[in-house]
Amino acid sequence: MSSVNETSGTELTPPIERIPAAERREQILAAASVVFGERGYSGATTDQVARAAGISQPYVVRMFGTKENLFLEVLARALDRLITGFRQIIAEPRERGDDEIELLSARLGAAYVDLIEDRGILLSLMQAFISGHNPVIGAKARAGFLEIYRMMRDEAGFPPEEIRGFLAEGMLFNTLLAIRLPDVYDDDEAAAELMRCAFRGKLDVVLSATAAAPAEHAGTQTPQQ
Amino acid sequence: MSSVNETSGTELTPPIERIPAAERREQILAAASVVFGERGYSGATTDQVARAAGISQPYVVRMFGTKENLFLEVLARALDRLITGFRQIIAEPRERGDDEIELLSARLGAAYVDLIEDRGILLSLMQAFISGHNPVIGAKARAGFLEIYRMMRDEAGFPPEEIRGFLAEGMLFNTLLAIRLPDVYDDDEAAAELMRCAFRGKLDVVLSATAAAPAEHAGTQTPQQ
DNA sequence: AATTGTTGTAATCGAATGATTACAAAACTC
DNA sequence: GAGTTTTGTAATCATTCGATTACAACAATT
Repeated sequence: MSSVNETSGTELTPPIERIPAAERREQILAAASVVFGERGYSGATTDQVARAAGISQPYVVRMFGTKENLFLEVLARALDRLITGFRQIIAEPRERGDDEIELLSARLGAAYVDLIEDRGILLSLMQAFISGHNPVIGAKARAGFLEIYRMMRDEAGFPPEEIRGFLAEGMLFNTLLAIRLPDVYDDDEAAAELMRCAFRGKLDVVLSATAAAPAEHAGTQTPQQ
Repeated sequence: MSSVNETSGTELTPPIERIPAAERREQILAAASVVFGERGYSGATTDQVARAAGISQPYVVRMFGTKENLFLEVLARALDRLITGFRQIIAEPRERGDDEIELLSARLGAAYVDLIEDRGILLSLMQAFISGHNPVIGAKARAGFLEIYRMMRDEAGFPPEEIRGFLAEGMLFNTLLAIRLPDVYDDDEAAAELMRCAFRGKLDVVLSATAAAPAEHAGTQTPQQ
């Protein structure tokens, strides 16, 4: 009657590694970020996430309850990371000076490189942002984007008011472009370089225009101060 | 015997209107554009498209073969409409003059209003652009976006070269924002007005910067010509 | 070494969905 | 008005997928 599972010597089925739940949770979230980003919320399956995380599908469902809940956690983390990253850059102390543009450009570019390093985060965010059918997911994604947009627009404290929205748009759109225009942004390194240039270019333009036309509708005014 | 379907006087089941296949095809494509845009490719069902078009699900499948094929037709039409619209605006003859900025801004803004009138087109396009899993759909969407981007960047013939990419990005990103940021772009009319202002603002910046810094890295140079 | 909790899977269920088949009815042709 | 084409649906099939259940193996506690 003794069950014959004492294959002590040879291990036929490689014993899967048991790791703490908290650690496994991180693996699942990381895998889900990639899978959701690539296939979209509806296109992704819990089994794909599970395989990407190296475990079985029922575990994923039991750990997060539902697929929607899993996605909401991925989304919350993506937003948190994006917002925190941008806020840090903005909050960094700056001195006004000649190399001001160069320094800020470099920092913004570096932030982008970090964020785009795992595209799954941005892709998941974009998916949630665009998708209109699930009210909970859509509302959270749009609220998060709005926060980033307003933060860049209102709190950057760098370019003049009329042009902050302009810069904020540029940052977000660069993100989108960098995700899926391999012909424009060749590889990751090229994308990083291009983004640094893009920011420097934007800031150049913004500051030049400011110097040329201080506050009102820019006509053919003489440069002032 | 004689089949009893001669309910000549009263019509219990309202006789569904039979219309030519070509016309029905247009209805289905219009409905599919909305449904795909709202739910994404994977999230949309052929039955939802059928109901939105006022017919039964098997008809949709039989007319387009597969769901993927239906989406590809929606995508092709969206790209065609976008590219055609932008190309027309760019190709329109312009005179250089004082109100040059005002005129081009108005035209770009009007084009946006037209395109955003049915958001389904843009949403479907964005879904396809972002989604990475289906190679055929993704490749077509990205190729189309790239064509628009390059057209705006290379053929606009209006702003100086260094800044055309800047303007092209702005156009595309404004599209994205207008789709799903109701707190920023309140209603459709407000969105239209905001977009006109955005373009005017962008062109103001671009042209001012050009006047201030003709070709090289914008330093503190004196305006020339 | 029992007990108990943690970490994991196999099996399977029910609903959703793309696709197919078979059929019906209107409209057109001769 | 019989035959043919066009326009449409009801019924249903096979697959997929999220979720559930039941169970196994390992680890910690006592």
